[in-house]
Amino acid sequence: MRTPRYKQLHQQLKADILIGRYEEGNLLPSENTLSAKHSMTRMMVRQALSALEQEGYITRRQGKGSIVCAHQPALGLLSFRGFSEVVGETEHSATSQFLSKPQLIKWNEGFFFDLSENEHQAGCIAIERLRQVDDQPVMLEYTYLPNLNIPEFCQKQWVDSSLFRTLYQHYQLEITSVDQRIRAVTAKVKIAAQLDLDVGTPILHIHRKYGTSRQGFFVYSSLFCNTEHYAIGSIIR
Amino acid sequence: MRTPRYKQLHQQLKADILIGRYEEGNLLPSENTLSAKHSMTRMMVRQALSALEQEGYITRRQGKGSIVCAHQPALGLLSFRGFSEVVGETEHSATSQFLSKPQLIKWNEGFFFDLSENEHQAGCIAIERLRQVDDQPVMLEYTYLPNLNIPEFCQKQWVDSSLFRTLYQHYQLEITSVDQRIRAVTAKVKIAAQLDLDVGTPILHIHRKYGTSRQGFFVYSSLFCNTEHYAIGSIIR
DNA sequence: TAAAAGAACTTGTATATACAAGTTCAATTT
DNA sequence: AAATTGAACTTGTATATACAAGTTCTTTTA
Repeated sequence: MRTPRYKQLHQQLKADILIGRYEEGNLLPSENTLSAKHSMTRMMVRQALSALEQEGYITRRQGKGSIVCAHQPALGLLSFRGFSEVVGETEHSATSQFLSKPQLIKWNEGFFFDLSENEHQAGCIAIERLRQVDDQPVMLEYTYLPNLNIPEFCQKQWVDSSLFRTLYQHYQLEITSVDQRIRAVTAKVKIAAQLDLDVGTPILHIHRKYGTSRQGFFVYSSLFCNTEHYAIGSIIR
Repeated sequence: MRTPRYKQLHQQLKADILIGRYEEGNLLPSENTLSAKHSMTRMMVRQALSALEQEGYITRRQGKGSIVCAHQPALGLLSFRGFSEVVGETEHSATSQFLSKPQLIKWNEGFFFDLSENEHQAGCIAIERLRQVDDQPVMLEYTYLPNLNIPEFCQKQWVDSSLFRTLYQHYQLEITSVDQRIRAVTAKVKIAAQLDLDVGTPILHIHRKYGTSRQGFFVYSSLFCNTEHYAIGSIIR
């Protein structure tokens, strides 16, 4: 037996949700239906559903069924909200553009997180992105990933302008944890220019280290955020 | 049947871990042992253990057993790290003092999160704390909780100077989620004085809404952090 | 017509059992 | 003495079954 059947079902259901086969708000097939269709016990189906629930893909209601959730990005990090309407549900148009295409470089000396020998030798793929909300630049993001077992990453087509979705699509890499450090600093000349701010404006500086489903593979980010009009929001469960 | 037996076991094991009955790094009794001792199926024991694992109290290893983890605070939020040694494990002495004892007041007009009718009527318990690292003030924290079913809170003895541990001890309230907004702002006169900073220094301003194990009960915080020497760190799993 | 009861579904809790697979350590073999 | 084997433990995967409890909709009753 290679991978357990309930894990297969879990993966399949997750994939189905992600491609929209089951729309959010709708019900998944009932446990009995799934158990019959895949000829496995209801207990095993429940194990698969529990995993989905834990990951936030579904919620379950006794007597009702398993309801597909609005899928939140990986860990609920990194969402923008207008500060004036802190709890408002107003949607903003968010776009993202490359300042430079992903390219293979050497790791910077004195990188902001410690690197393993493996990572250091592999070299670094650097990505510079500028994120805009309502056509205003609000976030400058430098992302670095080790060139380890992600063949031809720089040539790959990006999925939804999302690094994480791209990594999942092409390499089945999922983000499983985040370790971050947040500071308030003043915008220096270069950053201020990119974010269209006066030099000296207070901005957020965030260092992030993302853990993934692949042991020892991490993604690193350095973010500069203008929070004059939009706060950085995150929901953690 | 009031509360399911596996949930009872789950709560009991959790309590045992928290009071140190099972030390971190040690093994829990095996599933068969627990199943015999509590006369329930191994499957039910496994449900209890799965919940513990999900909450981060134990990890499980096939063939080995269930290992008690070093218990991380609720959601891994809010830890300080010296910025110069971003990944360093150096410990800092953290202390916390009240600027004013918890007191019952009216909710502020234009509170930073929307309040339910219930919360608004109940009134607000306000807490002002100043947190110091290595005897330097680094964080000013205003906490507000509705005076809902937490009788005599203002008279209660605090546990480990921790609001959350206090709420758990006296009312079995656990923090289950956090919704936060982070901005970089400049220190105004009053805040600057409290944090021993020059007016205009960039600081973090964080609004938080904590969800709890009790439906509809939330804790609100407004934080001002000096991040010149210590960054706000968080690990999310 | 409106309320109550019931049938048919859903997920939740629970028992009993079996074997697979990883870990540990003692007993046996080389 | 060192390596191998094997027994006895651990957690992981799996089946089959039963009833409790919540939801929904239809049927019956008042």
